Amino acid sequence: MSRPTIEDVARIAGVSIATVSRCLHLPDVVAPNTRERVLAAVRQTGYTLNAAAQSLRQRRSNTVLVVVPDIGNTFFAEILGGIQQEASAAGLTMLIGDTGRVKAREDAYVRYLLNGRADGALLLADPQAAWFDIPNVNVLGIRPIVTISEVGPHQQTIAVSIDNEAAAQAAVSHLIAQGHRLIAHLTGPLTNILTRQRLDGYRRALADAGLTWRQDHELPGDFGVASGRAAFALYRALDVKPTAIFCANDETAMGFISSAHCAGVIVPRDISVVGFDDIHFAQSYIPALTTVRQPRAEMGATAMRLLLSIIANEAPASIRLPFELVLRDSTAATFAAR
Amino acid sequence: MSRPTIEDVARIAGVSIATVSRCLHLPDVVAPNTRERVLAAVRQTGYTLNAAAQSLRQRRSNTVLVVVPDIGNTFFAEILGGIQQEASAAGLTMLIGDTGRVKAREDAYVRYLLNGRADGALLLADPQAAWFDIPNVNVLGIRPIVTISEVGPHQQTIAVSIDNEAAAQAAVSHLIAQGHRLIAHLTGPLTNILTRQRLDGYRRALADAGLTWRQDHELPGDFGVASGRAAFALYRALDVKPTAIFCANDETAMGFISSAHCAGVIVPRDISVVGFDDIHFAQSYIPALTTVRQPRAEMGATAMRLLLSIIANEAPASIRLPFELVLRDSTAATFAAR
DNA sequence: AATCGTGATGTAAAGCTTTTCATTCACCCT
DNA sequence: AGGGTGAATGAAAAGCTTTACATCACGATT
Repeated sequence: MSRPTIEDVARIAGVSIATVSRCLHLPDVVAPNTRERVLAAVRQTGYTLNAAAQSLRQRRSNTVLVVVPDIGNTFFAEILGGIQQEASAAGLTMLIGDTGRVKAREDAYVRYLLNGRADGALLLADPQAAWFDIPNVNVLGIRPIVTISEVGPHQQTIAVSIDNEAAAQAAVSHLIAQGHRLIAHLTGPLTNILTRQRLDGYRRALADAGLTWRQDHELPGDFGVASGRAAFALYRALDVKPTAIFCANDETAMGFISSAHCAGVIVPRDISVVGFDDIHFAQSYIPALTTVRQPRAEMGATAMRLLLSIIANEAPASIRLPFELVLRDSTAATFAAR
Repeated sequence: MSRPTIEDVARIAGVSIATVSRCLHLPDVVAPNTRERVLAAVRQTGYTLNAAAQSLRQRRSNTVLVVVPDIGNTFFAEILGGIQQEASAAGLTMLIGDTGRVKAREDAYVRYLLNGRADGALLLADPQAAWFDIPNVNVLGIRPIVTISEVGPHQQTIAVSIDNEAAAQAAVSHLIAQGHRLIAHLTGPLTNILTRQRLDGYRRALADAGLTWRQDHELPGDFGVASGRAAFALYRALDVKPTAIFCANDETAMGFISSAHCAGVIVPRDISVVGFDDIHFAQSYIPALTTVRQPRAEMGATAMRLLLSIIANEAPASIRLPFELVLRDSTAATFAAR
């Protein structure tokens, strides 16, 4: 016995299917006692809407797809919260797709959108991803897409972001203000646009303060905890030891600190560490992490609003939100500056 | 100008819509040069399948819905990875729904499944959630649902889990083996079935070792970092200080340790701490956390396989997977036992 | 040469809902 | 009493795809 359809309900209630449909969507327009009969029939049969049929007819799905490169990265959680809130308010269901940075999966979600299973997409992924290679995405141009946090070279996409370069510069400038003169940078993966922006900010802060830049003070990382650990080993081997390090994100900062701790190097006594993102654990880490906070919930909410306005056929512009430098216990003034 | 349909493609390629459909799904059955013509027409028009129509016709959506109570909880990430893997292998797209433990959103995802937008659901949520109150979910009984990690009173649901009571018992027994005689327990929210199971394991371990149980050694928590902090304050106020504490999850353990650190109480010198879950950060925390590891990826994969087998009309049974006690630096033997 | 088989393609129905337009009916007003 | 008004409901089309079945052509077999 298969699912009941609207027709089954109509038969039992003794009305036409049009009336059943109206009962469910425009209850006011149907006579009270008819409505009563129909709802009883719905309960009796256990009828539920067939979303495929509805979607086919209405040409929309009332769903928004959020594509995340790695759901395990807690950084995204708060953004999702912001999106969720706005989506619910607009009557949309938020669905998350996790690509794991795997191309095949990215493609799967691209198709999801293209096939009309979602009315729009919010990309937290690398914008260099499959999204813009898909034939006709740009040609068709009809599918609303907003990117968050990573602004790529694809200007045609609406985006929400912070000024990563300025944020990096602010973080490094703070270290300089605390008396540090030898400041290293633990980068993210260099293919990533964010990484390059933060790197630029780091270099600019040094240049603005008249400090000499050293190639060997730029330690390679990939945003993972393990690469933070590896970076500490590199740090150990340096001839000229920096007294502070600016990390491209909190996870690598934690990896670095963790290794330092094991080696008896105390943060911030022996070296100051600044992270980036202010992830959930940053404040309960030991020591609590000085870091750059991005207004994540607000970013998500803003992006969702932008998407809605695109769906409504408006033409909004990209938005840049403010960041905040959060001072905690992983940084300290140098002895000279005290 | 609206989206091209299969009919547009057919017209341009000079074939019937049936042939177009076959080109896309059974390429071998159509003559090579016809196929070529059709694919060219597809490229030219930028045609993409209308998922709603397909789904309506095929009576399935090739989508699996995973419902998570809180996407910010890193605990779930690895489970999702396991699910993803099996889902991809089966040609299904995995979509994540985050309820934030909000009833209205839970309902939204229940409807998602009921409306046929997904072929099945994996619940990482509390099984006491809306899922079983929805009229006819059980009556209809046609919608495949598998729960992970939390086995509730609803026996009719297939579930994947570990033996939480035995795991808790193992953790506490380890502390006892290290010489601890006064062991506290930082619980989760008591409404949660997991919490009760772990609590039972704690009590049983004490009882089996002939240790006296103390009401005031059961500290209340709610799985959050903040409650771990609060628990430390309670610990401080205890008349009889425990030398070890078993926490219902890693987050509360970290909150506890973090507060301890601030107060100058050193872990594990002054108190041993055991967590539960082995979340991502557990190993890079300072000190690295002794904890109970759940085989999360395996749990996800297993659940997905169960779901597939239910969809295939088989009748699999619930599965219980093994856990593992991971010894790290947050626990130490007592002086007496050394 | 007639028949059969086979491979390629077309026809048409089914899947379920929303929505426009038409119809019916009751009631009111003049 | 007749016409008009408005509310309530019904009939039917449209939305797009998959698929069972029919058709057709052509080569092979006997």
